[in-house]
Amino acid sequence: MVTIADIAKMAGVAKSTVSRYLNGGSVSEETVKRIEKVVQETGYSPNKFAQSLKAKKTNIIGTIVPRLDSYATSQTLIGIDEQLRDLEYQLIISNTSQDLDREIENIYILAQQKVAGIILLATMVTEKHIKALHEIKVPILLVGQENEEFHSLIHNDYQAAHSLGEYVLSQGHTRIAYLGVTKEDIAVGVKRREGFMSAMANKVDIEVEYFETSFKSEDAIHKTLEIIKQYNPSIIVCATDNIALGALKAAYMSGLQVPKAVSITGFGGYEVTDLIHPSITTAKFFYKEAGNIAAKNIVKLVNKEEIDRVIFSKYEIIKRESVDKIIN
Amino acid sequence: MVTIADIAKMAGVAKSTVSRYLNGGSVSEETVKRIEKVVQETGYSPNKFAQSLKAKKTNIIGTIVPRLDSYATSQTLIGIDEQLRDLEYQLIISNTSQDLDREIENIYILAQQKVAGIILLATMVTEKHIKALHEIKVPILLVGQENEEFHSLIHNDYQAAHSLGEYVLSQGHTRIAYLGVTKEDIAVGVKRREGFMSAMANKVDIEVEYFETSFKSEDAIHKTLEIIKQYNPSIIVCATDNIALGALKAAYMSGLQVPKAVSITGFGGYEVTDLIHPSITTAKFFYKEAGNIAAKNIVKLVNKEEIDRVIFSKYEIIKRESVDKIIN
DNA sequence: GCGAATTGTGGAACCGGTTCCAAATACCCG
DNA sequence: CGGGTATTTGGAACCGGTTCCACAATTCGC
Repeated sequence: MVTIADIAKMAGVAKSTVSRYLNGGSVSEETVKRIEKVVQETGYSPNKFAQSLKAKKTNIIGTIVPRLDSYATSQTLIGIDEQLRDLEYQLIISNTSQDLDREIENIYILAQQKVAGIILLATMVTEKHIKALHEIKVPILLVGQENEEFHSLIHNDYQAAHSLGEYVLSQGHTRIAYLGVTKEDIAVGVKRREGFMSAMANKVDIEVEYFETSFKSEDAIHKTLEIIKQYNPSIIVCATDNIALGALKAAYMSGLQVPKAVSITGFGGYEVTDLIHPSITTAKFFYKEAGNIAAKNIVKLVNKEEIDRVIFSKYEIIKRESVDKIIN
Repeated sequence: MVTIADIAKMAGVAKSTVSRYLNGGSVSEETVKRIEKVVQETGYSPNKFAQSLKAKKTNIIGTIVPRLDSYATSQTLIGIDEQLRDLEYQLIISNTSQDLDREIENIYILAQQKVAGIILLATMVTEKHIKALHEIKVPILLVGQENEEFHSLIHNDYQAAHSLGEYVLSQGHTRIAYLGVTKEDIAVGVKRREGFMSAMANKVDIEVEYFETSFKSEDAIHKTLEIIKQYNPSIIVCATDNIALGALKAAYMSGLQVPKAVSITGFGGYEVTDLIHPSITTAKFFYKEAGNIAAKNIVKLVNKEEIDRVIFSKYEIIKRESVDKIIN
């Protein structure tokens, strides 16, 4: 491996001069030429470790994700990756397999690796998180969950769910099942539910029942089978597209046509919701764009620029085949 | 930040002694205790850059992926990640967005970062790849594609497709459309097709027609609409599950019931194929397990252990609702 | 009880960069 | 042409570890 000392010797100058050449200090034209030539010939590139050792930081952004096999995650990562590349930062991805302890652990590991900043695709922000994030003194951006002590980029779950609720009402549904998830997940479990319910408030002759399942479509299938049997709603509003997929399956298993016998909506805008039959009406989030924004913002934070504490990403209600209009 | 020199001073010993304590050299019991205490109190952890600078290598494995938003990729990554964690290696993921030049670029970048080894989820192995992979002198494991000059882990596309072909025949289909992809992708475009065709060889009264589309379900929809109109097969065998999803959609759009009017098969074993109705018959690959094996093997290569040049991962034909049995 | 082997320890050099400082050279203007 | 300012350059120190070597202290065998 060729080092800066080799280059210096070959160009007949001192290490410091080569370093200055590389980092834009004052070097005479003639010297520039000599060094340039040697660098070209040897294909020299500086040792990252030596640089980081001295600089005590890197141009790496760490992103912690709860899982890799989710549409939301991969789209967001793609967005982050794209943008960081443009900004000449490197991305490293750290997967926690939905293990909260590992999330904390990874925060420390990334800090130890002296990443310039951390993007946390959060599912929950616990006391431990707050403690860890404060301790490490690395710029942080939360994505998907809000916390007053940190900067965050959140999908506008409340508003989106509210809009979806209005749409559901506009289609004449009056017997509604809302299939949500644990309130431990603030964004998905709480905000979406509250937003949806807020659209239901003060409406007469509307009946809404709340049910709960996990994020797994398997569980959603079972729960939906129960719901259909016990409650028999005209529409099942699901807190995620994956749950909607499970609900759809359960409807078929119960011999119910969608949307004729029962309507279904999702949340997220996963690609597959448009690819299946019937295609699913959903509140689409622009994850990739959100990733772009997240990347831009973490870099701003790294550079100590000011940004808003909370930024909302966009959403759109996509109306498809899975919701029927009910004429009374 | 506390350094090894601080620890040494606080414990009243030399840096070298602390280093020996950390890396298992000979240190007296009493000294161990003193250093241990100080390390505990300060929460000291060695600077990775300084270590890597000296060692000229890291315990990082780089994985280059063509895209993040694919079931195969994310499952494989999960498997790699899991296993590397156990082996105490760090994973860094590098996304190329299906850009071959960026793949080459990333090979060099990873090498420059002195990763211990590289796992390449390959779609194509060009001359440039071979050149780059040779130049960098870092252990390499190809996943998904085979090349005689490097170690590889491949999904047994040929065998799996052959088995799927036999199954299709066993169900009595005689007018078959095979919907594949470009032969530039050796594994998916060539091996699957050849394997499937090998099962068709020398069979009488069997008609197989080859069609080609891209990896996008959008394109698969259009192509399938044409196929149905022009060729009217009893079964459409798709080279990936995503294509099968598109074909399914096209069948609905054409007013054909699946599997009554036309059967469909996929390839890959994506989770969603089981979640929709009708569920799709497919050749399932065990991507996560493959990831596990890939991780184990790259670490073996890093440690200069011998491994087979080619390793096959497992597959299974999963029979579901999308294929009808034809009684003649 | 003495020399040899063993164990423990500190000092210095090194990994490959960056940066500070002082010296050398070039440039400018009256 | 001389004095002062700018520009260019080399040398040395430093970032935070690891490792080699020499020396001191302890243990061992006979």
